[in-house]
Amino acid sequence: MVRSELLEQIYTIVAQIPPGRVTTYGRVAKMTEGATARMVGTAMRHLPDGHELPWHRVINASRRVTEHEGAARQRERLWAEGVIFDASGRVSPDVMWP
DNA sequence: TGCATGACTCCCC
DNA sequence: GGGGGAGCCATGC
Repeated sequence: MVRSELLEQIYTIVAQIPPGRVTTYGRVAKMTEGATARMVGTAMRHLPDGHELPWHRVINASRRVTEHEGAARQRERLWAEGVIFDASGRVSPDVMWP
C-alpha cells in the first residue's frame, strides 16, 4: 500500500513540472524522500480518470518514454509541448527538470 | 501468507 | 551508449 502522504507528495511534485520540461521517476522519488522509482510508476498507473496531472512529463533514467499502454499518447503530448526526441528516442538533456 | 510482476535505477562490462 | 544482472517494494492473485 502506498502511503497517502507519499502519494500526495508524488502528485504535488509531478504537478510542478513546467510545460515543455520532463523529469524522471527516480528524481521524483528522491524528492519525496521515501518513495522509490517503482512506487512513482505505480502511482502514475493508479491515476484516477479526470485528473489534471502532467503524468506524461515523467520519463525513465535513460531519458526515454517507458513502453506501456499510454506510451504513444505520452510521446504525442510531449511532442505537442515542444519536447524533441532524437533519433534514438531520447529527449534532449536541456529539457530535463532539475 | 506466499510468490510473481512491474510506467525503475544503479552498477559493471 | 547499451546490454545484462541485482536490488527494490507496492500490488494483485
